[in-house]
Amino acid sequence: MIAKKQHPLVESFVDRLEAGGHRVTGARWAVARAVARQRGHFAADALAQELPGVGRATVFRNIKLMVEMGFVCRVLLGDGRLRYQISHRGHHHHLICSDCGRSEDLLGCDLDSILQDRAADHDFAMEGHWLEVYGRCRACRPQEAAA
Amino acid sequence: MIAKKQHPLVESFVDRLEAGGHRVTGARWAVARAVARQRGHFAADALAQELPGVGRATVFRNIKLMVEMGFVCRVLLGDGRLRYQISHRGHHHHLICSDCGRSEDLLGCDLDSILQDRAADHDFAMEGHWLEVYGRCRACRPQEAAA
DNA sequence: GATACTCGCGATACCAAGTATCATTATGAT
DNA sequence: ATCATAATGATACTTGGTATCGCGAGTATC
Repeated sequence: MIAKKQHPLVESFVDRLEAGGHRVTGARWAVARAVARQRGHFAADALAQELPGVGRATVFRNIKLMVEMGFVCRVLLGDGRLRYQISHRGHHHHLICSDCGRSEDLLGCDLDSILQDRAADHDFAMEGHWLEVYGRCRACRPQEAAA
Repeated sequence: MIAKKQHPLVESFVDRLEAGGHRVTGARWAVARAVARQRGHFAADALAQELPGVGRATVFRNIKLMVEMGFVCRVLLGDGRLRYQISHRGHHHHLICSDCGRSEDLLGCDLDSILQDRAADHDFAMEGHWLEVYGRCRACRPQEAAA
């Protein structure tokens, strides 16, 4: 155990590790703390570079673990690249600015029943969906001409 | 020009090439015909392997061209892999069976206004969205117990 | 049909993101 | 303190795609 008060994300991750019978290692503290430091989305490789003391493979392994545990989610950028991002638990989507790349969570998805019906029309039993919304945030928009 | 009657996809692609001042080359015929042969989604590399006479880079270049022209679209599989697929023109989504991987087009997207509103709540001007729906097709579903 | 201009091709090398392998080490249970 | 083994780090590999560049094939012009 490390002394100082940690970011809540780090603490919950460690709790989940202990609860799940995973070992709490130095590398895991380091990765969790690095993830907690991120603002917005980040690439796994970039995170690895922030952690010269931790092997690249280990960074990838632990990000994957955090994705599986729901602490981190994947974000699909407009150009098709995949990034990671601290996740609100539960189902949600992202609003991604196509200019500055900033991404915001879109909580409370109400598409499920709509899509369920559409899927049923095709004789599919819907199990889930993935949605990313692209747009331009206030800061990246030329001041719209008011009336 | 090649003699035989071609698949409509191939013909429209060639038309668009000519219209856009692109050259109509042997490699482009080959790629277009190979794409037209595909059922469901396919990987660019797999297509390249079907075309030993055509360079890998050329296959990728021409798939990209067909994506830009709207003849082919990208499909995001449940596990995060990207595939290509013959596209219905215009905005649409996919219904992907998480069991057999089969994908069907979901035409007529009516989410735009909903999402536009949700984005506006976050002070974003929505420009587009990407949606994939995952489920289980009739064939991959254990016969549901009728009442 | 011959000429020339240049786009597109193929080979190759490269890149980015992620996974497999495996000997070594540190963790947590006893 | 000991021990079994999960996790690590180094490295090689894989997958999917892009950049480079000399060469050859398309197309327009004569």
